[in-house]
Amino acid sequence: MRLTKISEIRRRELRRAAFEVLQKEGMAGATLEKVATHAGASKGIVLHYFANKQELFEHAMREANASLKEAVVERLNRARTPLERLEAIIEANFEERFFQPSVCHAWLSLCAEVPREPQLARIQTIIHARMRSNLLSALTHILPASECEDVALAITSLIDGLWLRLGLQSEGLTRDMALAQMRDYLVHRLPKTQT
Amino acid sequence: MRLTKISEIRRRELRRAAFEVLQKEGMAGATLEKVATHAGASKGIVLHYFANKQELFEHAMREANASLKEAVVERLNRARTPLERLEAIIEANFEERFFQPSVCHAWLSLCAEVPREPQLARIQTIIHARMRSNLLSALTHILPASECEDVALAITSLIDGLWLRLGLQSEGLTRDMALAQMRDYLVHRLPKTQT
Amino acid sequence: MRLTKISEIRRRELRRAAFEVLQKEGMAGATLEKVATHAGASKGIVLHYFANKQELFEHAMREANASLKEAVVERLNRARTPLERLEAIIEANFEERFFQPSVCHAWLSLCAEVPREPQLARIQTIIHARMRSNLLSALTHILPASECEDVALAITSLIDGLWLRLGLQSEGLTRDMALAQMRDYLVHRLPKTQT
Amino acid sequence: MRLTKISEIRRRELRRAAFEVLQKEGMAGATLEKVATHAGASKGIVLHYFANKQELFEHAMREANASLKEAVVERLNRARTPLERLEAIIEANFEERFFQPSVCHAWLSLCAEVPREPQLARIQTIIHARMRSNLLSALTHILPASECEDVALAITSLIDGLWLRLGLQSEGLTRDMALAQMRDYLVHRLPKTQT
DNA sequence: GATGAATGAGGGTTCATTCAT
DNA sequence: TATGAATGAACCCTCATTCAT
Repeated sequence: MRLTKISEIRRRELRRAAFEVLQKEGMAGATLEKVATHAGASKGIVLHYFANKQELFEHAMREANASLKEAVVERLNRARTPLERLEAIIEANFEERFFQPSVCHAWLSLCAEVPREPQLARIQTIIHARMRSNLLSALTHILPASECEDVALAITSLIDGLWLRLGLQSEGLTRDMALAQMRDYLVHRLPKTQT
Repeated sequence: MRLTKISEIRRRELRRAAFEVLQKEGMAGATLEKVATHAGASKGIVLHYFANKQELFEHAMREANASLKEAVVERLNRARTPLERLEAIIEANFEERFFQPSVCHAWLSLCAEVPREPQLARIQTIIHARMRSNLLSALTHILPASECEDVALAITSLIDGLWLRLGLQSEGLTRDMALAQMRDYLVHRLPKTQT
Repeated sequence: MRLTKISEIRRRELRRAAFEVLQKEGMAGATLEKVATHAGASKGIVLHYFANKQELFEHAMREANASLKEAVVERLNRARTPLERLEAIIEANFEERFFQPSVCHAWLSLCAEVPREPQLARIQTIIHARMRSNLLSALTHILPASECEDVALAITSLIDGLWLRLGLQSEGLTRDMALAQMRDYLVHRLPKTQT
Repeated sequence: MRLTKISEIRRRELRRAAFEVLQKEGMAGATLEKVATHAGASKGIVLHYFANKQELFEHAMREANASLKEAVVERLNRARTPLERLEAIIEANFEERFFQPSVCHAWLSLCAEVPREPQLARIQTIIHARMRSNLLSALTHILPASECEDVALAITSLIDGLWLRLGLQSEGLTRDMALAQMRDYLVHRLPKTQT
């Protein structure tokens, strides 16, 4: 997907700058001026492309989500078995470029606004729905139908919980530990013959 | 523990008001004025008792944590077996008065500040250390030593993940579902004879 | 020196407004809002041009100093003999537009902040250094080298003391009286043939 | 003069504390709380003894003035000739305990308020009147009547100017230099036979 | 007399947002 | 398209002052 129009390039720059500023400054500290500076633009231009601050950060969240989605899709495309697809989903969620304290800080800041920003809530809903759908499409071939929903939710929650841990205590939780946790869960939860 | 001194009573009122305002307004929206009004006091008095806004919310977090701790302790005191202690810890974390979307929203707002507020980070560390210590003291009698740490982290993460889910999508995740998730995890992860 | 850029014009307006408000209100009373109103602008714009209050008043002091400097330079350019240069310096310091109680009040307010504002202290140092240098370049031709420094300091102190008197008791000290004092000093201190 | 009543002792403590806080903090920074703390008292007590902040600092100025007055009187009592009395007045004004940058800073802060505080203005008037009267009573025996007023004003202004210099540039002006300046002035201004 | 709780006004400062250029 | 001037609202915080104990 080429971004031919200059305006679309500018918008992407700003979305990314917004997300990056969020990593260090949090929502309150992420002023339009800082975002503009970070993107090498002037303050006024930000509101030229986005109606207001909340729209900017809505798009920042969308972009971060799209990035994650891409990673998942790419890995899913290479997966052959249901189990591989499960692993693809999980590993995509812990890719090194994503599973960073600073990235988690930005997500935390966005999630903290979800209760008061319907747009952000909507994005969250979409993210969760996709995750569930992806997981179910794999689990369906591994577990009895009655258990799929539960396990899908467990996997999602475990991923989220590990991410949260990374955000709250940067030191002490490595990517490998997180992945080991996920595998440990699957080993005990999925039928023995599977793993 | 009686709070005899009037100042201590006032401080508690304000801590609680702060936490409650946080539930609806988020960190940025939780104005000192709103907190004061919510506590039936004047704006000035808040800073008479707390040096500044961040100290107020630091104490609000401490209080919320103390409240959770109490619930855990109380249930632990009634537990007889290691497994009961495990369940005590888990159930305390999902007590109805705590496991509410609004409460979760407040926690989310506080957690989102952790990366930039060393005091909040410290409290988070304490919370996590206590949770781990509590879980280990029960798991030790149930699992081989080599697995305890991992399972303790999994339980913590699962709890956190379920909480996060509640915060992000209020509808669709009941307390019972959450507890069922936890039990499902234990059933599959702990030795069969235990459960 | 033309101020072509609009921002530079605005800054000058604000500097001057600051100095004028200072005359009536003193440092504590010289609110940013009053300064803005006096300049016919909004409070926000003041901090758009000056990082903070103290920077504004630092520039106000600089401007007032520049104004005095100009007056001195102009008179010095017309002076032919060393004695005339001496008189030029002195008379510039007592020009009617400067030697006003209100102007002195503003200076007093600024000077009172010098001990706690390094920037203002720096400006004071510059002012004094220039005054000394100007005086010495004239006195050198009138007095033995060993006496020049002392007399320069005496003249400076006498000028300052008379200004202070004007500021503390507006009535009772006219410009003419002040100039007479200065002349009386010179008559008695400089060699007889000079005057 | 004994201060028998406890209340009078307390008032004096507070006056002095006020003056001392003024030395470091300036008028705006000299809050009632700091003054109270400096005097080892509680905030409330300050306004128990003084109607309001300005009254407190008015009394602080009075006290500082009284202290100077005492020094002058003491030296005058030991003076035998008119010239000695002149020297007594001058030397009292440069006594080591007074001629300190910090003391000067406090005076500067008070003087900066004079234009807006009639009470302080009144004290200033009294100070000046006494100084003039003291000087005249000595000069009268040394100079022709027509010159006395002028010389008295010159001496006063020179003293004030040297004090101001001390306040604005602490380093570089010693007590000895200041006294030398005063003597230099007298040597050149008074009849030769006198000195 | 003494304390410190409580108030409320006001200040500096920050920022999203608007607008003219 | 892009800039940055300008506004105004709101916030945190400070403090003099009042009052109950």
